[in-house]
Amino acid sequence: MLTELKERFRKALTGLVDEPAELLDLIRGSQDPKFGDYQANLAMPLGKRLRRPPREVAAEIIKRLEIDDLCAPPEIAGPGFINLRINDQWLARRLSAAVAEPRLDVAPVASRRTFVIDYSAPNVAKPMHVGHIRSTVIGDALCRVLRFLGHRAISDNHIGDWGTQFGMILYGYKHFLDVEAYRRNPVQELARLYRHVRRLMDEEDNNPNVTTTDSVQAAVLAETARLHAGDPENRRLWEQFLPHCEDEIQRVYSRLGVTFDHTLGESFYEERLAPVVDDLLRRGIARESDGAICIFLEGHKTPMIVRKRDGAFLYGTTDLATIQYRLETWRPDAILYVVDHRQSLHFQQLFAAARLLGYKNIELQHVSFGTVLGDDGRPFKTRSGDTVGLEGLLDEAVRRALEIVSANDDAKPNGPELSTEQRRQIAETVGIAAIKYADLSQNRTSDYIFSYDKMLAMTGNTATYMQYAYARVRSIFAKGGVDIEQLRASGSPIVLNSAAERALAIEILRFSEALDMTVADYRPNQLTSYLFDLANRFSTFFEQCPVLRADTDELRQSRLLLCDLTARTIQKGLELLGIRVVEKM
RNA sequence: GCGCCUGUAGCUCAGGGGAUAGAGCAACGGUUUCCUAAACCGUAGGUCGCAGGUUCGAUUCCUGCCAGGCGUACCA
Repeated sequence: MLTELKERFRKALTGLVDEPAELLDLIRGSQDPKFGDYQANLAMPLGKRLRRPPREVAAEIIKRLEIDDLCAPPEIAGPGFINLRINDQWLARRLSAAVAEPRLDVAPVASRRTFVIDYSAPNVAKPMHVGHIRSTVIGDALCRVLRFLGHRAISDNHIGDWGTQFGMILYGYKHFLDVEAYRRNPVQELARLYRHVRRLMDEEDNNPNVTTTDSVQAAVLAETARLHAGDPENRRLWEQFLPHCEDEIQRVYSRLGVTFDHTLGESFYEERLAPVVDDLLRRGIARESDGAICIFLEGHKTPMIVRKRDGAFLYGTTDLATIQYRLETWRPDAILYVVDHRQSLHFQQLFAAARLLGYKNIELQHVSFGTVLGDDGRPFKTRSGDTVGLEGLLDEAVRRALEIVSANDDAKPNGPELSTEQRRQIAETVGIAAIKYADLSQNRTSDYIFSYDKMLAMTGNTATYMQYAYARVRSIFAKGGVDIEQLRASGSPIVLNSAAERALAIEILRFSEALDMTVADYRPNQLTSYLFDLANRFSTFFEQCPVLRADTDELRQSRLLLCDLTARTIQKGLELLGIRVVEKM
């Protein structure tokens, strides 16, 4: 709809201005229905440029505008706003097209780009906790939306499988292994060892009497160094641990419904690190300083270190090697890093270094997000035992969902409709959705206050609300015995006689605007916000407009079509956020 | 010290050069012989951190200040 409007305005502006793109961005949805559906705010700045009164400019634009088939005659208001009201006939035609069309009237992008999306990336030696959700869920959603819009999106989970965490479990394995427990459940025992060593190291931090030479920390670093140096035993153990660690994270991913095209962790780049540093040195991009190999960057006081004095490489080195590999392998137009904002300095340096290496014509983007904070507003600490594990959080969400599902089902006027198994499945879907939505609905740049109640909320602006709207539509179809295929093929006209129907219709047709906004700044909360508006419009419609008992057959058909479009849009929108719907709830 | 981010209703947060700043939760009032009340309708609640500046117009952009967070050479 917006695209169409812009096109019309573009034509009207030719001859008046040379570069209309910026002005066309000033066409947007109206804030208030009384100003119509869309408003064009371009007459004011244009009036300034042409040194003419804005209202006069607005009048001229309207005169040039060929828009009769699309809108009611545009109105000029205030200092020069052009208010636009879409024709009901045009809306109805557009909706009918969407009925017959699997993409819901969303056109694929004209120029397809290739994205590599780097997200989730947990350290696999330790259990995932609540802090891992954001990257995972946001990255997955961006991937899905980009693909739906017609882009090529390659997801790559850059897991931490080569760092100090492995030194920790190597050390733990050699000193504190419970052989029987390891045999029974290796994943659990490795997690225990990790936590145990973590605790020992934390205790050392608070104990001034420990000397650096005999400390656990030093021993852990030594184990890590031996692994990197190719020590056969550590290597063998690492190879033995890794599959267990991957099973562990895989279990969480399958429950979350998240998948990756590739899982190329740090270890994958091991052999590329030395050549990267050599190359940097040879080309004079990096130089030795204080024993370390450094890249000094303009505007940065501290250099990016690519090789430590002791010869070890750092994650900056790995990241450079990774960029190199991705460019060679996929030739992407963009690489997105969905990573905590605390690493923004690292990415600034990394991107600057990449440019020095001559990697141009590629969008390198740190899609950063805020930190998870505790209830007290302090940063949420990930160490020690009292952190919230990711699986525990999922379980709690599902438990709460099950309570609500059951209570609601019990309270149905004609008695319960759901079996125990159905209730359980619905609770799983609704509970996980609640957690994902809590993350996705927030502007990613702000910090996140961790709160069980907020994260697990199932009333208000939540995934549950959308799922509920969807289930109500399905319920209407079930009660009415409607054959959906037949309905869609019927060619019945859509009529928009009431404000509620019209508002719903407009909202349905704005789906593609929401997707464009989501991708523009890589912000899924644009999509959640749209879906909430849509579900809201539907709820109002549901209250005010009887569907099965509509006054006429024509109206009934029309409303059924609106219901179907709403349900499909919600389903698709949620799907793009990685959230599933349920038929009943 | 320097750099990045944040400051909007009691709480949690959207929004963003344009018309009277929005939502959820909490509070208060109303709605169920009617397709799911996980809902709907309404009331109340804000000096958009403070001060300047640019502009026809600033909560939005710029500068300074205040407050908080994060980061800041060999962790990731």
